[in-house]
Amino acid sequence: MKEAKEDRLKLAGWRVGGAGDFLDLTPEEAAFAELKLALAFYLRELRGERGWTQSQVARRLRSSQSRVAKMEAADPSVSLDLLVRSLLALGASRADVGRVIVRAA
Amino acid sequence: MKEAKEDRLKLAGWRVGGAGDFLDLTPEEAAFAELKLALAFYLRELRGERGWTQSQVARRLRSSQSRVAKMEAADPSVSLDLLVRSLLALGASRADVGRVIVRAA
DNA sequence: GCTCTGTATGTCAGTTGTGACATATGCTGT
DNA sequence: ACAGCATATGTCACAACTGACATACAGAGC
Repeated sequence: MKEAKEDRLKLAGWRVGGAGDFLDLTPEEAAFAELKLALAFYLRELRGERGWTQSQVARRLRSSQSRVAKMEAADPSVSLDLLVRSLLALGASRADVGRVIVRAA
Repeated sequence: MKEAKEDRLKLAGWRVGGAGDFLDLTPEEAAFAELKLALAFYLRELRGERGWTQSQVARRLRSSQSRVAKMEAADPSVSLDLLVRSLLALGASRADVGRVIVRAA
């Protein structure tokens, strides 16, 4: 009954291996950006699995649709705290979060 | 040559399995606290391995000794962002951070 | 006892992150 | 073309975090 296959994680313009390859980032900054990006994509994936809209997720997180959109886009204005808390609130386990980080691009 | 065995991670008053067992935290809050605590301990461990003082670490992070102390204590006033950025700056890899989270208490 | 070094705790002004709102873009069905 | 829904982007008042400083505490060596 749940047709949660509709989204497919656009993958818009990510042709390169990691995040921040074409910007002059220090190794730490690059690693941090990759980490954040991986969690952002995972958030979108989780939401897709659940078949929810950004607005539904926002309600669940007591946040707003626009902030959810920014989270999934790994916008500079979203913190790791918010990202991780959101994943946990969507049902991911602490270990799930860790695994996503380990396997990040 | 490196006698980095001297610290031993006090483990002060942590007798229970996870963090926040005796406080009324929701599962997400508890998972988040555990995650943060695990990273905090890892920071202390890394610093111990390197044989550095909090002040030395602070200089390296362009922060202050007091903030480093708070990081290691998983003080509510420190963000995951700061914790993770600091670990990366101390030489931990993205995967190291992920593994620590996976294995958190 | 005192001093020195390292760590912990409290406070605060400046910076950054947050939710909310408005608005824009994109897509699907009609 | 238009309406309706989902998502994206910009802005802003308010809340949270940050580095710095002062100060307190703990232990080692004298």
